This record gives sequence, C-alpha cells and structure tokens, in this order.
Amino acid sequence: MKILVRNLSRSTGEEEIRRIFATYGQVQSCNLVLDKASGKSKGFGFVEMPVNGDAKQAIKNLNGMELGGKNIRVKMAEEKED
DNA sequence: GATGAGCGG
Repeated sequence: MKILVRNLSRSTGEEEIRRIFATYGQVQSCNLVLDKASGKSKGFGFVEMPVNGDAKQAIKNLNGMELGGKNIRVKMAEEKED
C-alpha cells in the first residue's frame, strides 16, 4: 500500500520516516520527494507498506506525530494502485 | 542560496 507522508520538516530524511514507520510494520520502501530547485526535500514523501494491516495502523498511529519539530500528516496515497 | 502547501519519478 502506498502511503503519503506530508508536512515533513526540510531537515527530515528518508531514514527518519523509515524508522518510525518500521515501528508499526515493515517498510517496503520510502521515497522522500526532492525539490528540483534546491535539490533538497520538498517536505513530503511516500512510504510503501504491506496491506496486512500494518499499513493502516501505521497511518493512524503516525498521523499527526511530531517529527523534526513538526507534526507530520500520514495518509494512504490515492493514485493508481490497488 | 531558498521557498511551507502539497500526492513524486
């Protein structure tokens, strides 16, 4: 399941996202979207987790948690994939 | 060189 993680701090890296998501389940892959102008984090990214139930649990648990001094927004991505 | 809402490559 593809998970959208936004409202991230610009100082937050993929490893940070991966470790907190790994707390509730296995992280298949984490992709932090980088900005083309600065080449740094755009402040949001995507995380893929199995739909075994860990994904939704990770979402509702990690949604609104503080990371890098900011409260991140975790939600399942609504793109083509089902 | 950085940008603060937002579903990228």
